[in-house]
Amino acid sequence: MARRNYIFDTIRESFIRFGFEAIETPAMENLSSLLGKYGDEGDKLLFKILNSGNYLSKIGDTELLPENSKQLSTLICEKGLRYDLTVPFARYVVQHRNDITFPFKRYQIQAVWRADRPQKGRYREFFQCDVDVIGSTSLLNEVELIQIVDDVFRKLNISATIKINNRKILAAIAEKIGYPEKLTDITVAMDKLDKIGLEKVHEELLSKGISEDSLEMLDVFMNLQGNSNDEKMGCLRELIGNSSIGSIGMSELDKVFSYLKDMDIKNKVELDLNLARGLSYYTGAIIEVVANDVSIGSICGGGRYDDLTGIFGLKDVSGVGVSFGADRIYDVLLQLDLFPGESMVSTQAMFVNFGEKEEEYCLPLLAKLRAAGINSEIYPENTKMKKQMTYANNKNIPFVLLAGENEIKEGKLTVKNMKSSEQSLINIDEFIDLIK
RNA sequence: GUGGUUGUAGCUCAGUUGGUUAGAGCGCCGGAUUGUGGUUCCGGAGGCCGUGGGUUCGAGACCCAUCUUCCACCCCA
Repeated sequence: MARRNYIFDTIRESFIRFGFEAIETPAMENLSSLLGKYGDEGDKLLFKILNSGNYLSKIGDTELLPENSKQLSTLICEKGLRYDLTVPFARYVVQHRNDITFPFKRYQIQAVWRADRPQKGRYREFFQCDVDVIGSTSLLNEVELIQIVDDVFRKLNISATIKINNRKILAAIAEKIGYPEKLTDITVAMDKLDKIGLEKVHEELLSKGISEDSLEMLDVFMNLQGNSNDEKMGCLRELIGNSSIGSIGMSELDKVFSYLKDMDIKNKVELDLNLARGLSYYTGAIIEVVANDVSIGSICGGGRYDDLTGIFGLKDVSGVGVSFGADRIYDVLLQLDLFPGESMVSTQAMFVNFGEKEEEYCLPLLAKLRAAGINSEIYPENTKMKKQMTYANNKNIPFVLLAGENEIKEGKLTVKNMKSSEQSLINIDEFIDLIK
């Protein structure tokens, strides 16, 4: 828990530093709010919650047939567990539209659930840490999000690559090769290039009905991998510069890159034309972050969605955001042994309990320590010292304070440094000075 | 959703072709040390062998079901 909090605290600190405020939403949403937002596969991965009461009272025999199971689930389940934080956020924004001043900058750190088979880096329940700006089309927001990503991973000591791309450019590419309506198939296949190789990507696209000639054109884009961002942009200008949607996408990217040039970004920012991301609601920038030293998929991802709130009845509100996968970040930190030792230390000093008289002497001193901002405690039972010392040792408490008959007589304390085993007789103020 | 895998003490794991009372290391508790932990020595507790059924004279081992763990695919981020 201390380690999880280390991640949450680090991320939260950055969010707040950039002017975002916290919200939370309920774990469950109306299923109708969730369904259809994540594609067919996404719908399958939604946890559904059985209605209360006699949920079968209005169900007829035909609905109960095995082949009708899909429709049945929507009849007997009205609610589901949230699949991500973005869609509930969109619902929240629409619902509170009159109380929110736009642009609205919010962050949200909560669990999400997916009815997937768990495996490495994939969990049924995991925490996402979302930051979004909604109600602003400015590319300044994209730039800020990249700064936040850089800030977080810098603080966590994770070396990361921030991949960015733009849906508009992908759309222009699909248009250029003659299949604008197959944008999703094309991008999903391109996204697998690193994993399955060029040939398999070709196979997949051929099976989706893309012609050989078009594949050749697509190869030109896929082969840009490995070039610098400037080189990629140059090629894009030549290849899709005359496409209207393409040129918009390129000017967006240009602007983001030019802002970033003057920022002190430590992690590598790379234009990755093969980056697609599955969620269908993205319309502009897309961002994904991978850890350079651990292969566990993306540890952070996001993008711009021009009309997410539209489905909830609020048109023309653009948003952009990213989501940090706390559990995957946990895995990365664990694997690279990057959790700082201090994140495990909570209590700084412990009073040994010698009995009632001594308790009375210690309690005011303990209060004084706490008032001075020192995390401290007294062992609650008057048991053997060995047990109390073992407790302090296992809890990694750096200082143990002993106040028995002799110390009380002198108004002092014996302070034991658990690391060095050194002891000294001092008063409480001296101890406060020592520890600060 | 498809294919595979795992489950034995608090933890990590042994456990022979099916054969008496299921083991080890670590941890825990107690003692050596009555006001001194982390090292050492001695002793001790702790098990529905995931669950339910079956085969067998006999099951931790075999079979079926179910749950669980982990892995790959699909997919997702």
